Amino acid sequence: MIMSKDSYYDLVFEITRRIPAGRVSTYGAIADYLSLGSARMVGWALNKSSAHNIPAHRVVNSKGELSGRAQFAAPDMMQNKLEAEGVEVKNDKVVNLKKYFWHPEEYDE
DNA sequence: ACCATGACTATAA
DNA sequence: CTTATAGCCATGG
Repeated sequence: MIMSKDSYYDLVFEITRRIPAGRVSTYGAIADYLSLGSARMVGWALNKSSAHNIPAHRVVNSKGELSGRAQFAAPDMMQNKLEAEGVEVKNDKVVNLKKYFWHPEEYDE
């Protein structure tokens, strides 16, 4: 059976793909933008993103903490990728989140 | 339908 | 810092 009705998974993946390297967004911002009603949905969707090609490491929680780091292949992969893109991470959280924060409305390409 | 769980958020103590 | 409470809601047993 094919239930290919637009699932929110695809929407979350789509938005996450738009986050520019060197920038980060939050579960709450994405959930709000997509009117998902709950940031948990974003986290749940990203959890299933491993099979896709999604820069899920650019999504952090409202405090800038790397709450999803444990779900990657390596516990330090999330931080490594962010730092490689120029995002300063300290003690499992983004330093100066406001500076790197990206909102879906900023989509510009 | 009920219950537990979770890459969430906010507030309070 | 930690716990607790409350709201949130898809998913799986």
